[in-house]
Amino acid sequence: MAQKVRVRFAPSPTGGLHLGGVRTVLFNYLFAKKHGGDFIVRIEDTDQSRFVAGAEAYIFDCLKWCGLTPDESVLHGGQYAPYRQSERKAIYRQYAEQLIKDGYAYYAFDTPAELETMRELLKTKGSSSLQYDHHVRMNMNNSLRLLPEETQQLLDAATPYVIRIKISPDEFIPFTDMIRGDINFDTNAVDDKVLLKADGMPTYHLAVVVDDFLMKITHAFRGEEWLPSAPVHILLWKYLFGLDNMPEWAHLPLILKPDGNGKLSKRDGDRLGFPVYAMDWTDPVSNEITKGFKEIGFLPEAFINLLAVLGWNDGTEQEIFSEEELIEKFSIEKVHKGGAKFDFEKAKWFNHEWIKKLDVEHYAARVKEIFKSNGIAIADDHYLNKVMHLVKERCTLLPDFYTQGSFFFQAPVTIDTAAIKPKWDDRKNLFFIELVKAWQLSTLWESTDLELSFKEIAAANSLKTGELMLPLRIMLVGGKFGPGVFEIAAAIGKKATIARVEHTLSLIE
RNA sequence: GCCGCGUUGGUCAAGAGGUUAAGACGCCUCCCUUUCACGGAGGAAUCACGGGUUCGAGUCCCGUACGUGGUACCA
Repeated sequence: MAQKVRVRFAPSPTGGLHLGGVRTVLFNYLFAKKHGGDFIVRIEDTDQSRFVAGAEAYIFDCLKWCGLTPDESVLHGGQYAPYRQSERKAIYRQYAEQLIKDGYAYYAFDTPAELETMRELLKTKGSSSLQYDHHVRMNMNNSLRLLPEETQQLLDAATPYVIRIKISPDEFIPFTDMIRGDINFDTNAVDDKVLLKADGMPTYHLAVVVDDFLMKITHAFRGEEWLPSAPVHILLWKYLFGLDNMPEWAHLPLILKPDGNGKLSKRDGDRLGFPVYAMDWTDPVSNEITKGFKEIGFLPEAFINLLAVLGWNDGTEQEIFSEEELIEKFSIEKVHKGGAKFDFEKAKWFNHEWIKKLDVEHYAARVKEIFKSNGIAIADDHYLNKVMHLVKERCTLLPDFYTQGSFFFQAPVTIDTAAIKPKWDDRKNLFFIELVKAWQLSTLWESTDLELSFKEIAAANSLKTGELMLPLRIMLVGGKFGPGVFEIAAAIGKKATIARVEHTLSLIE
């Protein structure tokens, strides 16, 4: 690659940032970083009717959380600013006019009602296509059919118009996709797409080509849903800037619903009980909150990891990748062609793996917040670190630190005495009374000391330790879970241990 | 309807003409642990179908089916 690699993610600020969107960012980012290139974020806000307040800032928040920092964007600046298409409005018109001058585009004055009539007519005629194309354009109200003076008159009278690309029939548009190989499109199937809208804004088709050229984009990655309109973009490149300057294309596979069919959508997440957006998204109109991966307790490392391997695989058995490893190993050619169904169970497994190896110091603050929201204020950071080490391998989501570790900070609220009672008897009761006495006097409070004295007393009473450990556990943690009992006793200390044993003893009486 | 793209266990997937068709998630059994988890061992389960090409096809070609995307003055 002779030129410096430059890629872009070009979202529309219309709502929450979807899994698929983040993956598109990720693949762009990985490719750029691998090749020492730049990653640009361009805001494609050309549809004013779909603009949603706050969506743009939200997108950048998500990127920040994921650790995918743009080199250039509305937020990060750059020499190709502005990076918001609405602010580039004036730029696009000249290219549209240029196309008209060169005979590749034309003015169209058709009203929405007229377009509707055309489609109705096509439908009744049983036409296979309802498109505005070479079959119908000479029957429409446009500068191709009108006399030049008539067109000028309409223009002078400020008649609303759009500019459409003029697609010639019977041509083939070949191009190479980095993932899919050679693809050939028949122009007979492509319509005269609107390039410039009546409000003066460009459509995606014009804007993407113009901006990719102006911003010197070398590789353009986007979702597979764009494949059918690729010939329009290629034609635009040919007419405007030359095919030699066109970026290389890669159309990414879709992320599909886990069940049923179709693209994964926010609604599927709501329905099936898992997030689809990277972070919580609050709809500014309805105030409805849609849960995000961040908030339910995913680690960004895990989120990135699971997205990377959804539609990509390095050919080895490795599944856990750090961002550095992904940058090193990623290759666009190994991205799959087919869509992948999203599996939340596997997503959780990735998070579990990352939590097992998480840096306790780094996540202490977040975990502290989780405890706090559950009514436990943690003052001792050192103790928290210890607890996190003890329980992290049994946490799948960050809030599990609370469910798995709350008893380290406060006595269990509910105690599963039902699990003890059936096998309870006086001998066991006596054992625990004796144990409390012994521990009361003990000056040593390491888990090994506790285990030793526990076993000695059990042996002295001819009781099996196994039958006593479960009751002890339940006294200390409230249920049948958690790390080793003696480690727990050692951690919570003499006072709490004895208090909890005595409390449960009184409950069983 | 038309056009495009796709199709290896339930899911993610390795596989680039010759393999006993990897691995992971999930599920099941067992071991470890008298908790839960981790870890370990094992198990059930797959090349959509039909034709070719070839000595030989999951791999190449052609159909069919199915899926998916597009078919907007949305991106």
